[in-house]
Amino acid sequence: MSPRTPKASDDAALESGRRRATINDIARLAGVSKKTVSRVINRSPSLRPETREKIEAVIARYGYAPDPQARGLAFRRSFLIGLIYDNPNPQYVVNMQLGLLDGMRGSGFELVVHPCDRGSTTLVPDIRSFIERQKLFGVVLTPSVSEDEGVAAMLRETGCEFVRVASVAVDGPDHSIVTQDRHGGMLAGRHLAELGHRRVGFISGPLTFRSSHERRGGFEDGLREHGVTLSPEHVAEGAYTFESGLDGAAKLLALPDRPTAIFAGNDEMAAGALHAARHAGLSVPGDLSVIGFDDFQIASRVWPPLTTIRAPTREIGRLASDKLIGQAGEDKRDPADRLPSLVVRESTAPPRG
Amino acid sequence: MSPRTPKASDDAALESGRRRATINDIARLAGVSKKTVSRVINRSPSLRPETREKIEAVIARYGYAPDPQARGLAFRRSFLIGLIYDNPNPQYVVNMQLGLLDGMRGSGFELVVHPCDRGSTTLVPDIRSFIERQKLFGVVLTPSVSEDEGVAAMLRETGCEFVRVASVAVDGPDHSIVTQDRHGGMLAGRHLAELGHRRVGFISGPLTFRSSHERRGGFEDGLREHGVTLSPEHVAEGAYTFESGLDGAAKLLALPDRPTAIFAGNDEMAAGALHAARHAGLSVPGDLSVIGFDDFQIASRVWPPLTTIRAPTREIGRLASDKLIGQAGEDKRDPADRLPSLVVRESTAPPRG
DNA sequence: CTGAAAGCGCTTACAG
DNA sequence: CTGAAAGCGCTTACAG
Repeated sequence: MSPRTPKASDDAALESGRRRATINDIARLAGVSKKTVSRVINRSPSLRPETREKIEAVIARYGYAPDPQARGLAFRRSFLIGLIYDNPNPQYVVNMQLGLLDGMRGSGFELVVHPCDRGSTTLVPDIRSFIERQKLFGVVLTPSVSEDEGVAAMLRETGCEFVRVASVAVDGPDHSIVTQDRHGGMLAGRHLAELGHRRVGFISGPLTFRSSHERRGGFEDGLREHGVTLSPEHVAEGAYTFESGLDGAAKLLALPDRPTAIFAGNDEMAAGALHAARHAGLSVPGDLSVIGFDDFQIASRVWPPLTTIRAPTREIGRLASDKLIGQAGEDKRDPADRLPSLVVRESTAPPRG
Repeated sequence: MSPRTPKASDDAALESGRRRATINDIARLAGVSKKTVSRVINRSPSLRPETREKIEAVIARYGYAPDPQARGLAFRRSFLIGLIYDNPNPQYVVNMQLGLLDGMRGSGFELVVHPCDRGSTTLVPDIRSFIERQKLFGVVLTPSVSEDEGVAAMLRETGCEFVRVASVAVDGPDHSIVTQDRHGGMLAGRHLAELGHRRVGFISGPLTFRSSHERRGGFEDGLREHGVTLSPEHVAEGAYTFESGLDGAAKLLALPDRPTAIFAGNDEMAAGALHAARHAGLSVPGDLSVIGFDDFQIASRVWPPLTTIRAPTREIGRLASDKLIGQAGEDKRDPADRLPSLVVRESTAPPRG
């Protein structure tokens, strides 16, 4: 049971870095029990300052880092955070990953990615087995799988920490991060109304996504500030895809009283709307203004560069991991960083005449 | 040392799924030692068929899955695969992740993402500590960090498995996956030459990326087939970014003998070239043909939709994880799937007149 | 404030 | 072909 007696060669291997130090090495070298070393690793308050300092010196000297696997086995919980997503947009996924990683840096946690298909009949058991097998410390869910109540119910059972990112509060404050899409929609409505547009169109995301409703609701709020209303005939249902944006815009542009401006629920659909305008022989922004949502790379690559609403996905990701592993510290960031904001480029202008 | 004696309540918890089975449960329930259960987990050949079947039945009945953390601790190696990348393009990263995950499905391995900065002075020690702390089973490196010989040397020291994805063989066959960018470049050159272009331009990626040279080399090969040569004045050095594509194309288009077609080293730069053409008052493909490389989403979103070379990144990712964890099986996929291919859209046409 | 014992769930020698 | 012992590197009770 007791670790084998250290040989002189062991210490040489340690010194040279050929062997990584373990808790037993540190305990022996510091002249304490491993339990005491464990106490400094876990920041136990009950420790004499001198004892702590002595041990910390040895730890620093040998560059000791506790083995997450061994710790996890004893804790019955790993130091892994899972990102569970079904959003197919690569830029969203990468921004979210970067934000999560920002918040995890230096924490000893690692990020494990897990795409899923919300339409799968085995969605809940698949996610459950991922969590239980890896004994995940916590998971972050993004739309739309974050809106799934079946998944949420299972999460509560497992005891795994979780944060659901969504456009509205889908859970209590400990378990949800709200992206305030409604605010973004409002900015879009206000922008178009301020330019003087009175007849505006909207291309929504899928109605099964909360964000579709939030963005539309906010849009109508922004228009209403200026006495403009969104007519139901000027609303097309899209699917957050390029093709659905193209089709939706084509439909709206074929109307006798076609809109002079279109708010597309995301940049992909706005890019589709640009193509539809071209097919209809309309110039943007001369004949038609187009505004998107996300401010992904595509927004500045299309022609004309898109006016859009910037969604601070990376900041949201950072917030999510802060909430999960709680190394937020005193939060010195500007709360405005977490709000969508308007980015004006060249696809919007006052209506002709 | 011996596990505590099982109580009746334990088995009830097991049956109901409230408690996960361990190797001790399976051993007890199957009437064998845990070592024998371990043998079936690890597919040891020396086992009586009846013994194996009996144990497999118990495993199936209780849905037993070995704890990767405990296995990892005993093996001194985790079941995690790291993706180490510095490519800033989100679509590349996500496609690579999806491909790696394709190859890992059902293997029990998980994917841990690790973006890095090749310019950092602590690049090598950072990656080393990531690998050693997590005792990674293996890592996949993508360009350009995959081309770093300092990182590669460190990898050899650690004993961690690794695969370097690059446009040329940067390592032995066990450690490298070649993306054949030269072939893709050739397809671009051949396509433009076949359309009848004789005066063509090239915007390269950064000269520190191997792919920049491969794509150019292949391009010249493809042109040469048809007796066309690439004049050095018609080459601009870019950086794989939109802005560098815009600048590079603007420079080429300002030439007295401006090219009638431009091959941009990737889609981002090709999108920039499209903007440059617009600024110069040239229509695409009427006055100028443009061809890109990658076939990311952006290629079909810009106007006109880009003719480009499709890089099979997801397939390459799958190949990489197959190589790493070797569950390739007999490889029934078409080898052509791993080769770049030409995707003709609307940005290329014969030169005017 | 500190430690000796037992245990987390597996595998590696070593036997037989 | 199968198993009892020791160990991987940590933590959780429980003492004192």
